[in-house]
Amino acid sequence: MRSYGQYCSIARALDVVGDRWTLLIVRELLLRGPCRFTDLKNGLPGVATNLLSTRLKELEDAGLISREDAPPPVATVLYALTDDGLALEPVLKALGLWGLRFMDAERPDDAFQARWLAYAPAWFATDADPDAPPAVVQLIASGEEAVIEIGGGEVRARAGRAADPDLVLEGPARAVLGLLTGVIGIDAATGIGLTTRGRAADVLARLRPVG
Amino acid sequence: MRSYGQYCSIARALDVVGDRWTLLIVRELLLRGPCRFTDLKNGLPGVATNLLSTRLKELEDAGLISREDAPPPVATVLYALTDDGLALEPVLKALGLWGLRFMDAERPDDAFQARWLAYAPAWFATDADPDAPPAVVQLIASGEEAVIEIGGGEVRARAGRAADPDLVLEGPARAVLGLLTGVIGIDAATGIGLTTRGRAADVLARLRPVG
DNA sequence: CGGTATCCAATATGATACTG
DNA sequence: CAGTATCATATTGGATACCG
Repeated sequence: MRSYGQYCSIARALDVVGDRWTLLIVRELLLRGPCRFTDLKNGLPGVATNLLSTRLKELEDAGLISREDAPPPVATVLYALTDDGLALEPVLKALGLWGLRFMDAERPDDAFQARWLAYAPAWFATDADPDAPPAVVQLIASGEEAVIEIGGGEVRARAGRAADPDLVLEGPARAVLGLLTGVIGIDAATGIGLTTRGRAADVLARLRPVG
Repeated sequence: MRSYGQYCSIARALDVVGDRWTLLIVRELLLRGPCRFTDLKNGLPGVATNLLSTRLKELEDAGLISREDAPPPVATVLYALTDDGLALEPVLKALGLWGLRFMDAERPDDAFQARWLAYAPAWFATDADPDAPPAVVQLIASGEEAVIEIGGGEVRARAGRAADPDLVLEGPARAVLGLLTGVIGIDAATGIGLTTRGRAADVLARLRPVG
């Protein structure tokens, strides 16, 4: 990307991460941790391999990521965020929080991944009742599965299945994510296809959307 | 910009504001308030008029800005941020804070404006001694002038001159801004050309960089 | 002042093939 | 698997001219 040529920290930041795909690559590295080229490609549906390759070089030159030779079992290169790259987390959080307002439009051919299901509640909701015992919620949205644990004032999340969840939320991504991030209420979520198994009222009352 | 086609709030946000120039247009509207096409053009050195025009239409379609007919004295269209547009302020703050790390490279042909001098201390520094009487600091960097007032726990800023400042900081933008945002110390700033008039130690001790 | 219109250059996309 | 390479096409951006 050509530089904006402005001595302003916002313009400077955009000189580095304003290119198409760049911030989404950082998102993947942030959500996955160090990972391989193919992992990144899978997490970025639609990106061309040559473009991904170019961007990774640019990010390395800018000092945002590093290439590490993985130890024997993997025996390949892992891309990882440096400290400067990790420092973008607040930017992605702010952007993602702002972007929630556009999540009501779920288009039929949108890609969707368990990882994106997981980060939303972890980043955009908190535990309003830190002293209550931890609660585990299984999320199933548009076929993708994630687990959140609410407890100690925080919400933690990961992709996958829980053995014995206190609550299961299942339905279209728009319903599950909308409910968890506070964009819509339980009635509206149910109206667009959410189903619950377990003590929904108790657990959901603890979730407080940030902002 | 073509959509990323991902049901993820970060990708959705970038679908709307990920285009080149878009966030800088929002920056200008945020720093200036409602303003005219020409004002935006002046605040965005390097932007082509057709591109600015296109972006303004896109931003209007996305609901981030509105076009208002200004009252008689001005008699033209004013562009203003809507609530959705104003809500981008945390994004720009996060991006600008992150971008400070690239401000040590000041290129000779960079554009620089008083407004960009003003927002940095206001956004990225706080008053560490809220109970002390307010202090007024005149900034002069690379020929651009701004005033900051430190008091009540906050730092406020505007472009222009102060009648009777407690301190005058003058020098290259890199020195003045670096000092105010905590990137460099007073000795380093002096070393690259900063001059001070007034009680520098007292006033600067009150400035605490955020983050 | 507030834009449109036009043209050229640069970049992105997408497909596919190829290599160690 | 982890890319690099190449090519065709589409879209975008930049510069400039122009106009009500």
